Amino acid sequence: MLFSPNTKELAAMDYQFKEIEQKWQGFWAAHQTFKAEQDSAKPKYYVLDMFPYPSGAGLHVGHPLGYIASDIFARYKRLKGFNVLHPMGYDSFGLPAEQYAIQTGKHPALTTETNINTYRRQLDQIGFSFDWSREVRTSEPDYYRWTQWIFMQLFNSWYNLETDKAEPISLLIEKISTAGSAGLKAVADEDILDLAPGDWAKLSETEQEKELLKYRLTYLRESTVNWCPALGTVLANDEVKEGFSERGGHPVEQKKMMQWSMRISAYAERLLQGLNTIDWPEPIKEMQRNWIGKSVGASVRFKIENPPAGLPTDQIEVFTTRVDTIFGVSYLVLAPEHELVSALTTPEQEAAIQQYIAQTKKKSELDRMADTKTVSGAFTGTYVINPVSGERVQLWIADYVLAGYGTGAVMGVPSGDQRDWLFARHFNLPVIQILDAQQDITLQADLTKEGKYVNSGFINGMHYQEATATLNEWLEKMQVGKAKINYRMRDAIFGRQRYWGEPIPVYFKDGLPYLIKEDELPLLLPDVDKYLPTESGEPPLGRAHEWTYEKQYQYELSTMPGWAGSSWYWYRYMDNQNENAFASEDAIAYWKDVDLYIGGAEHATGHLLYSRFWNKFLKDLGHVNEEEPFKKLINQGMIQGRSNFVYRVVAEDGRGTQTLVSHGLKDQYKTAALHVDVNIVENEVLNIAKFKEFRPEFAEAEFILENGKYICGVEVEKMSKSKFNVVNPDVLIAGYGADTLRMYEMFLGPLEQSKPWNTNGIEGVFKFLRKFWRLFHNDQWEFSVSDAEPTKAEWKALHKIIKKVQEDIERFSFNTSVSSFMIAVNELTDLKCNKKAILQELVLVLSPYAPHITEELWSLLGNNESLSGAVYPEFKPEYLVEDEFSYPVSVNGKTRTNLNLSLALESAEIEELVLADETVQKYLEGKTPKKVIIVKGRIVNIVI
RNA sequence: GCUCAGAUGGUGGAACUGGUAGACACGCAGGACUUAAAAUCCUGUGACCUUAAAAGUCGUGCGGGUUCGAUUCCCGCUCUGAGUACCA
Repeated sequence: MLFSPNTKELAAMDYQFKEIEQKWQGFWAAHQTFKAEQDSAKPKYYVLDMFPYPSGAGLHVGHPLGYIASDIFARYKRLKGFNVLHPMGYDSFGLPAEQYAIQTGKHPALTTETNINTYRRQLDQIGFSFDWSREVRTSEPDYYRWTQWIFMQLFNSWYNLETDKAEPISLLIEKISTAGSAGLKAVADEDILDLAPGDWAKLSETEQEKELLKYRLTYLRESTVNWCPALGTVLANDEVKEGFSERGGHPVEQKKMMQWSMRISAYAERLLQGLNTIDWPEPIKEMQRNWIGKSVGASVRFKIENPPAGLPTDQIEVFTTRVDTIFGVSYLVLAPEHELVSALTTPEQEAAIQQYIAQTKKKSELDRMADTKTVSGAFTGTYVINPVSGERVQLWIADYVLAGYGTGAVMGVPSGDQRDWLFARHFNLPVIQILDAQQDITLQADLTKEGKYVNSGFINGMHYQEATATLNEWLEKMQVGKAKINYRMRDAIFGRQRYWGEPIPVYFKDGLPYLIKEDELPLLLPDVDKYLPTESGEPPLGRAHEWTYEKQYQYELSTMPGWAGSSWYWYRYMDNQNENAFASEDAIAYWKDVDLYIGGAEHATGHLLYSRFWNKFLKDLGHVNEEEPFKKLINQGMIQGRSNFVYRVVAEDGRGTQTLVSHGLKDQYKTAALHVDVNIVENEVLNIAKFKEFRPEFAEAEFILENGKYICGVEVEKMSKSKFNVVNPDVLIAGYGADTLRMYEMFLGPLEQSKPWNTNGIEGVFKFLRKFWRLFHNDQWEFSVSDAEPTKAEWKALHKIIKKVQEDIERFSFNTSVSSFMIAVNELTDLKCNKKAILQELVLVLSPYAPHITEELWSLLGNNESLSGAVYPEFKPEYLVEDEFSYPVSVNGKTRTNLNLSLALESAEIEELVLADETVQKYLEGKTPKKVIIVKGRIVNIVI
């Protein structure tokens, strides 16, 4: 693209965006125009952007989209009299800086600093109204000491189901030591000890610590984790997409490891319920609901027939959402990884089971997902007893049962579940009808809940509701099961075997973790000689020289994951200099929560869930006041890349030639598509001279043109350097200025919609701003406005836009405002309006979108203060009142003519006038209309 | 498979509670200015059919419905994008 409005000529007279933008950016910085102070005289409004990870590539044109929208909103809210908090910072711990450090030996802190400086320069150029005095960086010790502090609070807390909140662990100790563990309602590991009152004191310190870990909200436990060998670290579930790491796309495998976890599952129900109280996009809420995955059902225990001696239990517990189908159970299945599998395998079945397990292990996660059709499994040789019927059924293992969900065991009801049906068919297990309404169960399962139960013992004849309630009651009474709610969401793995993250403020004594003291925070990230694991396979922190607590205890060597620092950062902005707390009580009480949060939908099940979790936890402990951190959330759409291609003619032998053919003619040749830099293509027309510079090997190439032009092909892809489709905001700002870029990004379409970036059309916005500038200037480009009283038409144009922009911003429809500005300026230009009374208000209305040009004009209009302290013009409906309206008159729903009629007319009078109209007469053809519909001020429809 | 979002000119999109579909902008075509080009300004621009002009027909992914009137509401389908995936 050739972004070169002829600046040489403009410099003498026209709208000089470069000078204006530099001037006002300097002014805002020097006067701290956007510094937010706690001020209870005004209502607060907190506008937050998802802070960026400062990558080495800098900003491309897609990144600022959300920032521009939130900035417009923030500036608008200031004009509307709100005390606005609009901060920015950096999520500056992360993998890329560390990967770069591994390659170059350069400390990630240095790389990060450089990258942040680039980001800051780019952000400043766009003219954002951020309060930079509140900047935070998650990798700075004065920030991460509080991330560590929150970790310590989590370690020192447990979840009390009785009060339904987190409480200090000291309260738990008190309860256990006085009342024992019997009546305790706590979220905890499965294997907690049964402690009688008084038992606690008899435990050794080590035993006590071990026991407490089973309750702590952050805990160390051997668990199955997503291990990514290429990255050398474990990953949380939300960081794994389809068996590969989200960052880098490396394969991920399951591995058992001692790991730090966060007991987020304790908050599952509150996280689910809270969704009903917040104004978020429905898809994001839906994704969180699915992630939490609540299912209401029952757990049932099946007795093992002739259990071998030495088992910890003689029962197998299953979870089911259809307890009503329990009389239809014809087998039980365990996950191949289930801990009881080897003990319950009979000698005769040993070989078959071993072989099946081996075969399952070989299948990768991906194979297992892709192949859901093949039925597989193996019989253990053991039988279990159905508690409701006393019938014995076979116990199988199969990989369709997942170890990680529920109890890792399911009951097979072939008539009521298609998967179970396929399994039963394949292995010749019985299919039992349970409802009289079930159809064709010899062909497939029937999931119906309709009808009455048959073959179902004491629930025979009942309907679904009654049967379920009866069974739950019965199971509970017989102590073989109970109604149960299950959540899919697992606890979040919290440790990462990496260098560039927050150190976990923990040391080990006798193999057990202990917190360092609060006043020892921050625990600084130590220097290491290399950013790689040690020879013995420990994380990079294992290389730190003499890094021990009190010179004897080994520190924890893993660091916190990327989401740690971002799970509370919005509170730090409230009071970022505070050395005594993560933010003062005053600041938290004043700013409360985020009123508007704008960011990408890719954080739906990561950041946005973890942040809600930490927020709820901090509230439980009384550190913050709100149950939900982000009242309203908007997802800006992704900006995709738009790649251009040239087509190289390929010779018979497959070798590329020195001939390039235009897109429209390429089908006549055998061609290969080559990416071409989008910056040398304008409206799909290739700039051939620049192309020859860009690809010197084609300097002598022949170009087959159509209509004298070389037309490029187009495809939508990810924006990336390798595809030559990256558009850098710096280039656009140099060519058109930040105000044009801001408005063009908004003009592209609805904020929430994903779309490919296409610079075609930016000229239109630039022309608009020049036209706007011209309203204030005479033919000699001298500033010239008049004090004359505006005409009715001028007032109307102004108040239309006052109303429109107000409505648009409040419903986040920024693209429509830009069009409306164009209409307003076109109208005022036609009216040759240069009245100060009109233009001064128009400046204010436009200022959130184009802050630089409007500050300049505001000051030329004689104002000494920045317009950000001004007040948004008041909309006066009387200026829009019309006394005439041009009624569209349709006959049988088709518009045939327009009639100018007074709005004072009543329906009957309108009807009379309309029917008398010549054109209408023509369509009536002398007939009397069946019906005449008149909507006053809208439309007339005549039905013949 | 399931869940969600979407489909409107050559292009991005507008039409807010059912009321003149295509605002605004890009592109394209023609014209003015210019030695010429760029820039700027003016005019036209959904498709079809005709025309000197007017008029007409069709038209918001496809098929149906409700309504005086549907891009908008309802039912069924197709396609595209996102998320999720043996969740018991």
